[in-house]
Amino acid sequence: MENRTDSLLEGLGGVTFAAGATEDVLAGGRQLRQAFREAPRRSADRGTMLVGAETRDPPVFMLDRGFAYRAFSLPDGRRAIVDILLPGDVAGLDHAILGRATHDVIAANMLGYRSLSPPALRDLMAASPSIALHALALMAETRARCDSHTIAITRLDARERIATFVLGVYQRLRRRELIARPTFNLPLTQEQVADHLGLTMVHVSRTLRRLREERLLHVDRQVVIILDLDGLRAVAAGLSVAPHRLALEIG
Amino acid sequence: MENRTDSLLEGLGGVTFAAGATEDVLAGGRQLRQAFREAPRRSADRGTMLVGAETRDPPVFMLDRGFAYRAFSLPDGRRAIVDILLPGDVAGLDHAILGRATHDVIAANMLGYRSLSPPALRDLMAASPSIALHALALMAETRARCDSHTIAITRLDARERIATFVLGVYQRLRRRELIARPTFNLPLTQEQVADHLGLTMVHVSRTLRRLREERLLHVDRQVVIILDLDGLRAVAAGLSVAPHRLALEIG
DNA sequence: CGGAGGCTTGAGCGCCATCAACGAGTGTGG
DNA sequence: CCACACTCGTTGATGGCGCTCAAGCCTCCG
Repeated sequence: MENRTDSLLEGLGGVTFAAGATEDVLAGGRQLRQAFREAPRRSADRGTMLVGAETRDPPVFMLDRGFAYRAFSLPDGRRAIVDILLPGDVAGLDHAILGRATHDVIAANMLGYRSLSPPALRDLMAASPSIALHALALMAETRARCDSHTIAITRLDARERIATFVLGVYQRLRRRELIARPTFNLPLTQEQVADHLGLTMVHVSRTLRRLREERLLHVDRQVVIILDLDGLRAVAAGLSVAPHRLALEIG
Repeated sequence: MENRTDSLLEGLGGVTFAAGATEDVLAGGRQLRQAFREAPRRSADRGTMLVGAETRDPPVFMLDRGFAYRAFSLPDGRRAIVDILLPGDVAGLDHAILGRATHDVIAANMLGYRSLSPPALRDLMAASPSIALHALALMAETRARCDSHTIAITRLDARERIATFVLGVYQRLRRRELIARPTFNLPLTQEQVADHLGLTMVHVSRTLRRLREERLLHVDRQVVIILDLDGLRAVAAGLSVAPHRLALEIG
């Protein structure tokens, strides 16, 4: 379990950076991870709200076990899940700057994490430009992911959205070497998936059935089995983050 | 025109930061703006692609006149406009880190801007922690905006999306003191608005007509007139960025 | 004047939401 | 051990929001 923790803490696995920035970003990542490791490890049960939308000076998290998600609830009860956080993700860097959370952060299942206070993080960044650069890289990565998700719900239909979503989680888990085969645990209810993809639970259920009948994807409870990776990629309409990220540029 | 440029270059107007970070962020903003001012001013015609999705080492922009947008086209021709950039916005900070653009950046009308190369920007950040902090603040602001937009297209219907969108642009322009009254120029075609909001041009047209009949909003060509600000806010279902941002916290 | 780009309007349909009922799995307490 | 409650998922019936197709209008401009 310890080596697994080590590898997943790499973060940003598989992402490439600008020529000339790579070494700094990676060095900053090591330093940032080290700082997190010195913080006490906490855990949270499924459904726990780590940060509420109105929390003052919320901390910065690094997950090392379990899934979480960023969510926002409308006054009338509708809810949107903006982003899914996986083991190894750093969440809430924006908190350290803005001093407030714009959304809830909620544990999707049993969670293990460490956190730093905003002033601690700012001190780290002030002391080490590499850490600041890594923080920027983390934010850039998050934003790229959110952009892709925005594209998906702007222009893809339900089937394409689900295919894209599943592939996205799959590839993130794979890059961190948390899984090796096209099967993984997805600790989200269909209602949560619906809130993420802008659908209803009923329609998620139907669409999953359809994908199963097409022999593309099998989802039973929280177990996802990708039956036809290429087929699923074809459905994802070019939004699956293809393997063109592999070439690591060193400046 | 010069004083207008000065005020709009403030950037981040009206946004508050974490206690203890505010002064640094603002100082960094001044330094960053100064660096941009030393770059030559360029201009681009409507429709010009400033950055293509495959551009290597794309520059970082600061707009000082005109609108632009970040867009992504799917292989089959569908298109999503992920974000709208206004005068004063800094675009492409992520480029400086990732070394590539994930989307196109396109001028919506006659554009005036300045740009910095990724290495130049990284040098600035390395030399001044305040600039790095400001860069983080800019990215945090952009991400917060994208999150709101994601929520909108995840859970709002067409009428609510348009109300939210118009209010969002209105408030960004107001915070930068580019406008003083609830009327402004929106240099986007209805097709571009549709691509931003996940609708079709036809339905945007119909929904605008409806909002006009309801005496909430008048849009003619590129002129937007908000007829009933409170009414429009009510339609926006709590997603309008309310004035709770006004209290500036100084640490 | 003709063409192009952008907007409007109508008719018809389809994807997805809504409503509703039921089934399966799990935990709890009697 | 079973009744019960509860959450989560499945399936069917129905309807509506928004898409598609299509035609026509307006404005700008060469």
